[in-house]
Amino acid sequence: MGRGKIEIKRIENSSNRQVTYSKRKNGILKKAKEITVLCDAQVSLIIFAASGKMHDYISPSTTLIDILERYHKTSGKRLWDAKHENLNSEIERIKKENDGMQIELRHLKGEDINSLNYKELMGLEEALENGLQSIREKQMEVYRMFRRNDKILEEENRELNFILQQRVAVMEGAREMDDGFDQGVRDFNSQMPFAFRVQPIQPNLQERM
Amino acid sequence: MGRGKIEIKRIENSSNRQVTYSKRKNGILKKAKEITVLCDAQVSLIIFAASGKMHDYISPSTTLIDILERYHKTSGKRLWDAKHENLNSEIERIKKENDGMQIELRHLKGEDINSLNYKELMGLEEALENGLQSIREKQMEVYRMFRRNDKILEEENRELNFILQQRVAVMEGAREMDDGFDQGVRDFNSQMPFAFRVQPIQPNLQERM
DNA sequence: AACTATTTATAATG
DNA sequence: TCATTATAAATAGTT
Repeated sequence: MGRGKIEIKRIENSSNRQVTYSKRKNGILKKAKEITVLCDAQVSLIIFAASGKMHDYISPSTTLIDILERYHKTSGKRLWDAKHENLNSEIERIKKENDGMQIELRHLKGEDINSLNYKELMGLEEALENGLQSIREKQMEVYRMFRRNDKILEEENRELNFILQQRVAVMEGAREMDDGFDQGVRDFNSQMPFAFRVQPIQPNLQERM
Repeated sequence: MGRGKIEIKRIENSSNRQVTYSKRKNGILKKAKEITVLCDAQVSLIIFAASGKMHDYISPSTTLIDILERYHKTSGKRLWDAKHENLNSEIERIKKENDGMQIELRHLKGEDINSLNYKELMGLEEALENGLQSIREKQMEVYRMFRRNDKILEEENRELNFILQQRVAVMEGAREMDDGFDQGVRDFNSQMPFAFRVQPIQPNLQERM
């Protein structure tokens, strides 16, 4: 249907091919619409040009999903089902893992242990004892950290008290000839060695409490 | 394109409609094949007749799945994604649950506890102690069951020995006039009270060991 | 993008 | 349902 008959084979001339694509694409879309209306058919037509451009027509009485569902039922061919099944089996797998852990957790908490035999009970006991030991070691460690920190703070306190007393003594002596207390306090920090200034030591410690 | 022009509207005559469907279906399928070959296009065409009969054409250089994937990317329209997203979010949910339990398990086993604060350590300790107590109570229970069973068995043994001795004595006395030992042994069970016959007591017990 | 000669599709008919 | 055919529609090549 044109000035000359053409063979149905790839059109080598690129621009001819593109023009023909455009014309025929319109033609086929029109046909799809027509058969939909004329014959109560339901059509899903998706066309990709070599360029990647897409055109589609879905009969308005339906949806692509619906057509695909029917396609799937009718043809028996799998479409998205492969993915679907993968996800489902993954869910199964994880759920099993989950159940296993849940049971283990319960057992460790001493629940649902009626079905366990003596050997299993012994294993559990050992696991619990090990856990308890680790926990207590950790607690000990934290406790020691506290104590160490306390000591350091006490030491600091002592030093600060000492320096403060010194300052007070100096100020008492200087009160008669100077303009008072304020100046002295303002200078307090700048004259103190850095290590003794009041600031949190091991600042992360309290976050763990 | 026919003997007469027709309006594009539903063909009311059912058999005409069916005939037209058949003809146009063939026409559109042919067109789809042609554009595929002529223009390097990729076509997915699915047609459902009102009767439910399906016809389809997918360009041989591709698959329906591939086309749908590209359709999805290009159009942004969701297809099967809704279902997939549900499954995916379920997977996410379960995985999170999983991770939480995994951490709890590790903690109970005394692993990865560096990040815990003192309060959490105390909580863990308590949980472990409770678990340990339950386990030990259970062990005790099993132990008592053993002992009880042992006692019963011992008692039985004693009874059996007693009866056996009696039998032996009777047989010794009867040896002269009777035809021997065999008969006596064969009667052994039938003459013994049911409660003392040799059979497993608390038959489930050994399954638990 | 429009035109048109020609092919192709198909509506009506047998 | 099938084949035929007159005609509408599509489109290849052209401008």
